Amino acid sequence: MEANRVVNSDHPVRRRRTTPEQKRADILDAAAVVFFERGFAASSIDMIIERVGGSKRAIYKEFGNKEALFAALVTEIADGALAALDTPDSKSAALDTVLTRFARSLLTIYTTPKLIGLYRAVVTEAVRFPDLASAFFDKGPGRAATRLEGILDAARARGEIKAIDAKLAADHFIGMLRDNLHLQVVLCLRPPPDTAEIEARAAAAVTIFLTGIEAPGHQKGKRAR
Amino acid sequence: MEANRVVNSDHPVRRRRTTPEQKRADILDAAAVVFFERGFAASSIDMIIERVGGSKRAIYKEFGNKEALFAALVTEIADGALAALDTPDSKSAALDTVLTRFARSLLTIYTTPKLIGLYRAVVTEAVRFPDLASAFFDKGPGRAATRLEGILDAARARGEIKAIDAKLAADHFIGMLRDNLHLQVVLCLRPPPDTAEIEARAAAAVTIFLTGIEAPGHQKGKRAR
DNA sequence: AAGGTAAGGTAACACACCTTACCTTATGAG
DNA sequence: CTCATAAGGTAAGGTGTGTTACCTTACCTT
Repeated sequence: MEANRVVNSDHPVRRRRTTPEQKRADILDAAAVVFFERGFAASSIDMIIERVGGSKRAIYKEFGNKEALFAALVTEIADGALAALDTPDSKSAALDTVLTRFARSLLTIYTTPKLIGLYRAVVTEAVRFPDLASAFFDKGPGRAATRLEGILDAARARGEIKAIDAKLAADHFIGMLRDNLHLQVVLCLRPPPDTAEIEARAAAAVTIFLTGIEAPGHQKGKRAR
Repeated sequence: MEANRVVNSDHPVRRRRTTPEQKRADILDAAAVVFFERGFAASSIDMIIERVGGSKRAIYKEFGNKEALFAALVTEIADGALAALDTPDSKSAALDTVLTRFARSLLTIYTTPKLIGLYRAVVTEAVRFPDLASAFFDKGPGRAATRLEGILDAARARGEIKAIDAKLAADHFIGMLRDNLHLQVVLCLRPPPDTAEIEARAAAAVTIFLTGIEAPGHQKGKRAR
């Protein structure tokens, strides 16, 4: 489809004043604003066109219909933003260092306005777009959980932590990071956290995760405070 | 408004074959199914009427318009379902017992189909209905956090746990309970957990919260595994 | 430079939907 | 039994929206 634009030449195609790629990106940007603020059903193609300029014809030429535009948007944002989760974290470092780094980046990504919007949109349309919901989870929280699980397994093998259900523990740790703060941002009840707050929450989560809140008499011999 | 139906008599009003209260409840039940599955914007009054029977006139007589119906639904469900969080938990019991009980009831409530639907709907319409989002948070996660904060403060005062930021810790604990499991249910990727799974996850969360995953060399003297 | 091709814009179609005016019917009072 | 009253149903108004047919315009090829 894209290739058909190149009729019979090796030259890169440069039609009109903006390239098709740029136009597509512009449309997606506008669609992000509209869809993520109002939801899929309450958004109209006209609203998006009003932002990006041009005519509806451009959208239907590029994406086909409203649902496909939404799907493309979700996929694009999910791929782009969540790719940052794939940093090849050095598993060799001490567990608390790795966890803190992991927590910091997860918190930062999750509270990005675009990701908040994506979260809202995917949650809303989980019934209508089950594939998108599945893809979103696998690329985001699912992948994060899997990676964390690997980190924990490695740490357990090294004897850094006791034997645990790594999958469950990973879920819990990620849950701590996506806690009431995240929910409040999603509900528009407070702004995203700044760097300092992210740092503080990441550190607190790591501490609780690794050492708990140190209940002296709980399940083991008492120890000094 | 309701009282006006009693014209000038002490007799209980019994007009038509169903009472207005019953009719109202029926409408709300049908509205819950439609709104929670499709979202506010994608739901139509006709779909609700199709389920509950009668005509649209009944809805407009009782609720005024679509938004008010949605608002009434959210408020009703939130009040009803989240009221269970207000059990007068005995703070005198040991912390792990209280926490486990707390975790179990929160997990049970949060994964109820109605609450999942409510969560989806509120998240979606947070921009359009900021008051509903605020009320939902205050009655649900907000209240839970506040109560847990009180429990932790009391435990700290008794010396059961070390000094911590109780508010932050409460958020983290609640986050652990509303983790990837909750998200997967919200995204229709898996069914709600049964009692056994709830029990297991509650116990795991409490253990991590109170004692961490016991990293021997973390921030304190090593101890035997 | 001319022409063919494809992108871009206009406008209309068809439909779904919220809302309400108007009519019908059931109900309790006298 | 009759009537006033209010609830219930019908259907239409008016608007917004996804989608597409048709025309215009810009660009690349030759």
